[in-house]
Amino acid sequence: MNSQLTIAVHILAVLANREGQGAVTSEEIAEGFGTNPVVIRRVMSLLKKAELVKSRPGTGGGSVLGRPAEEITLRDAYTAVTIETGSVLGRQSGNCRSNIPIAPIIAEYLNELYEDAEKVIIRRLGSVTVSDFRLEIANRAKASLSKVSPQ
Amino acid sequence: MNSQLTIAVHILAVLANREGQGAVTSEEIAEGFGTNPVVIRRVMSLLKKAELVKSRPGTGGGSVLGRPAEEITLRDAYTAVTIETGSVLGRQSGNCRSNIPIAPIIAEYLNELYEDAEKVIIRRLGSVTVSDFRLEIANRAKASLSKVSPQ
DNA sequence: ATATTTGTAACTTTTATAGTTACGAATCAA
DNA sequence: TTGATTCGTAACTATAAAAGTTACAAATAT
Repeated sequence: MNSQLTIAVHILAVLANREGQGAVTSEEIAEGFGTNPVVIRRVMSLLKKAELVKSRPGTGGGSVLGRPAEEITLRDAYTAVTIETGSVLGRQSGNCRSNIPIAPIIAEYLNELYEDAEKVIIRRLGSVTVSDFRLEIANRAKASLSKVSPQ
Repeated sequence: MNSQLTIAVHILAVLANREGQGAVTSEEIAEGFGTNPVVIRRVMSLLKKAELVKSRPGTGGGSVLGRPAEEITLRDAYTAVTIETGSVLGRQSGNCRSNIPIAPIIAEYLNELYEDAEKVIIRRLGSVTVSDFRLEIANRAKASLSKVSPQ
């Protein structure tokens, strides 16, 4: 499982936090996530294709949300990121060199299960807007802070 | 995502096919799956710990089911295989070097989603016995054969 | 013009998984 | 009790996927 969805959601959360306050650079987002700006730009590129974000080079450049945070769901991010592979979960290969090929049939059966599971994920992602998500994260951050230093 | 569950299910299906006809060697199972016997033995070792299979070395040795195929579900295989990792799906790492650590919180959020998805898989696996599964595979194999050469 | 930032290609590094070799231990049969 | 067989597992190698990095052209703003 790769981390593109995590990064995509991270990007959207950061941009939502800055809505109406100008563009955010990949440099800055990368720093917040602890990675290289190019890694961010790669995922950003997928979000751009899905028109979830807009980017502009040059001084004062960077990225902003393509539409209001209330109108973007995490499912949109999911779709953008899985446009090539079709899945954030992996798939069973079902390699089999024997002449009675039950291995690929078993792999197919398990893949059907995984697809069902993925549908569950997708449905739930569709019910959360970036705006909702931003609040949820803020609440959790607050909760984890108050654990460390109560009062 | 690794293929241990696929292999585990494969092993159980083969052993169920041979119920009451003596032990099956890892060599033979490996050939059917198109891999090395050691790979089979590694998964077999997990199934043994869960008492789903019994193995014996030596001439005429190999493995047999630990109890009747009707009394083993695919969930048992799942549990045996995930005893260490707790999951066949991956997990988000949520690495973050920034001082405002929202990355791990996002990763945690997504992991909760994946856990829900995994519960869906587990529930369904629990409803299928190895005996059921063996029949299902046989039917699918028959169906795919009749597609290739009808009548 | 110059500085800044994106976009992306090309490459390297890292990590997880699978595959392989090797060999001691257990088992069986002659 | 000797030899053949099979398991169990450690140790190593190979492969592939993902992440990270470097580099630089193109776009933009001042």
